[in-house]
Amino acid sequence: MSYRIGEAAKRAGCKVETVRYYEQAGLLPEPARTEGNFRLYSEAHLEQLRFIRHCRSLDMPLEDIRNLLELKAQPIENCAEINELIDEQIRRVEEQMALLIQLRRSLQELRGQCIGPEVTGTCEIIRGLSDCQCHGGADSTV
Amino acid sequence: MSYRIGEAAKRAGCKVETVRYYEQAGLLPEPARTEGNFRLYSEAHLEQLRFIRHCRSLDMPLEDIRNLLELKAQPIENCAEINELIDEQIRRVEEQMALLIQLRRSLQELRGQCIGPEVTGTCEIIRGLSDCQCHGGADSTV
DNA sequence: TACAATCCCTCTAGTAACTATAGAGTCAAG
DNA sequence: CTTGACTCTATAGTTACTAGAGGGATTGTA
Repeated sequence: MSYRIGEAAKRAGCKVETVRYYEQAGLLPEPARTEGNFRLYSEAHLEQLRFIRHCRSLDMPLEDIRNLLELKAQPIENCAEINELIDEQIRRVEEQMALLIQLRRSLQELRGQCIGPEVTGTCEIIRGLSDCQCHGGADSTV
Repeated sequence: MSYRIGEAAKRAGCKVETVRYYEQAGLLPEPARTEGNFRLYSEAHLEQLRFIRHCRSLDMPLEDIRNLLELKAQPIENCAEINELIDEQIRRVEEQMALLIQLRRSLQELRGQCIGPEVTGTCEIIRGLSDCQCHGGADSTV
């Protein structure tokens, strides 16, 4: 069974361009070609493509996926390294989460400052965004 | 009081290149120049730069900051529109958070599958990443 | 068989918000 | 007068794609 790129993309749930992109990025081996120069993907290709897409759905960077694919290709898979890659991804996600929580707090605080411009003659949100000294004063130590 | 770009960047807590980038992106008006063609920033410039940096620290896209700056420049500030921009940003942040929570769950589930390769002869994490049919089966409806 | 619709090809440029580099000019201190 | 820190412009790189131009291949229909 072999598929042209459109069918392969559909089966992996991505766009045709993405498949070509993975090939160019070295994540997907170059497939055979038809006489007319169309790419012909095997089941194995398709499996690998799905593997990549699954990793991407977990937001892993392509670099990590490349590493995973290498580990996957080894006869004896090294669980320790694989776990490390997953753990690192979990760490990244949690870091992002912490950042977003902080962000939301700041935004909500800012949002709560709006009392209409009638009182102070200017929007308190704009003032909040202007006044804050957190982005360096004269003595900024960046 | 006026500052050259290095001083301005330090006071705003960003890099020199970033300041030039904002100018090129139309967020910061072109400053005066010295005879030797160095940029000379006024207090007003600096304030605006800090405003931009503060917005960025809240992860607002430059496009939104451009809008905020316009609203800010209007004599009568339109609280409704300003609020709308902030609310939209809060929505974006919350959307991202929901995504990350889902992501972490998936990753932790995957991570929990590792029982060492001795049992099944292959790493269960790799299997987990390979087997999943969520990225299109034969009957994929993408 | 002619033609149109749909697929596929390569190559290039665009996205967001910077960051980094090259190669040159400016300026103050020693 | 030279050294070093600073600045200038212009260009390319980052991530993971996406979109487009300009062409060829294949397929179905009249």
